[in-house]
Amino acid sequence: MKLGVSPDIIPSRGHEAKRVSIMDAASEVFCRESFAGANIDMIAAEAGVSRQTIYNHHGDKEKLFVAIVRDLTERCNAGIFATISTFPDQPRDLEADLIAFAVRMNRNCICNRDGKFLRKLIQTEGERYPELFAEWREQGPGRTWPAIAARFARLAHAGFLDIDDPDVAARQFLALANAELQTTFMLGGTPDEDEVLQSATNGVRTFLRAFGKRQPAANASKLGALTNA
Amino acid sequence: MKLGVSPDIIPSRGHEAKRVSIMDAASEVFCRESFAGANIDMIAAEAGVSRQTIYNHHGDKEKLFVAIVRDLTERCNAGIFATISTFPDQPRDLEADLIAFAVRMNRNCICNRDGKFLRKLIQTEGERYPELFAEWREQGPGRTWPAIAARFARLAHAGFLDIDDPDVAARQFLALANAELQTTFMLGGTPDEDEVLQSATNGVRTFLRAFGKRQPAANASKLGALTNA
DNA sequence: GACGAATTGGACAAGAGTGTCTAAATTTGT
DNA sequence: ACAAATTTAGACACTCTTGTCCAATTCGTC
Repeated sequence: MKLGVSPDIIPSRGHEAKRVSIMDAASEVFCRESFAGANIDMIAAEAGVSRQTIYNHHGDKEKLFVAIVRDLTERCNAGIFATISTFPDQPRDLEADLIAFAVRMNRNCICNRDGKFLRKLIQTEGERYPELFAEWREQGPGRTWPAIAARFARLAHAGFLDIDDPDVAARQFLALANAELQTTFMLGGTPDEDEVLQSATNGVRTFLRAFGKRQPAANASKLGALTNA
Repeated sequence: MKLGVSPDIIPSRGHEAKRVSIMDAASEVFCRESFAGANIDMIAAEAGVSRQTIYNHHGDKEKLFVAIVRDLTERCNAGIFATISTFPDQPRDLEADLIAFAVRMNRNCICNRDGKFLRKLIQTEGERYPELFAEWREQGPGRTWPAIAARFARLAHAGFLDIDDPDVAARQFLALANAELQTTFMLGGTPDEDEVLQSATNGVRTFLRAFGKRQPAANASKLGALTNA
């Protein structure tokens, strides 16, 4: 029933506008209230849309929920890969560059709206939709962690780091960068820019104490420590 | 109206048995279904108790929920402090001792029933009960983290570690020990013994690469590490 | 075994939420 | 400006849940 030409992705401006408006409101409400606690009227009100329109678009509450998780997973993944592409492959100042990278990761992927919502939904409803969240696990950590590990492997190969297992190092890098934000995340809060920077700074410093090459040029004194396994 | 003597803590065996049975079932159901998704009949059935009994004991759903969070917080805290008291103040083999400590922490406080439930409830309902979970934050991380930090400070002072900020080190220690368990935790799963050991081992190794004293000359006597402060 | 307290099951009212249906109003493309 | 598609508000049936009430039963203790 399409009229031939371009209106294939965007059937109608208003229609699509409602769709995103519904998705936005629904993520918000599902996150705040949990699946069981959310109700359609709330979502409709928050989206500025009638209840019936939601049913027209998405069929029922559960389908809406699934659509939202898929959408969030996709968008978060895109953000993470975009951020990974800014990984400092040729660092000028390794510490500063890694801190900046960790901050970007946090700000753009973990603390932003999508990241916060997706995390909350996974934590809250993960057990109820095993296959849906298994999908997230494969698409999310299953693809992003190896990508980060590959960057660290390259950095190590180029002589900037001393890493045995890049996969372990990648996970630990992320864990360290977020070490100080755990409690805030637990309670669903959003750390401010300073906290993110602080945590990233402390995390990267520790990471480099563990995996950094001892200063190569100037003082060769500590190099001996590397030899004993 | 008490009958004088001992029956002050335990009014009646059956009564108290029902009480814990209700608490157990309710934690289970609240965690699995979230506050809004849980219903009293479910809890009653799982506790092997009539619905009315639950109302007799706890008044209403919300009071029951609050009682459970308080109970879990208390029990988890007790477990954490008990575990902290096993911190290796005089380590024989620093790496092995810290790994064992990290494993104990995980097994007894984070992966066990109470830890898992409390974490889930905080994540799921934290935003809805700000004052209740603020209380948790003070009683939990607010007291346990400094306690762990103090132990690390002592270890550093005794010459086993090279630590600038014990608070940061303590948080990073925990973050590293759990680095590989994050995804499992997110989805509400319980990592098995091997995964816990693996994560703790990798985490502690990295921790020691960052904060351990560089091996003194001969590795025959590690006691030598005590002298260089 | 007897007494009082606690528990039980079932009925009940009140309220809230889902999903459907309708006719009227609005928006969209042409 | 017209015709088709979409949206809207409201009513509706249905189900589920909470919290109360009560009479009958069971339990714990003496």
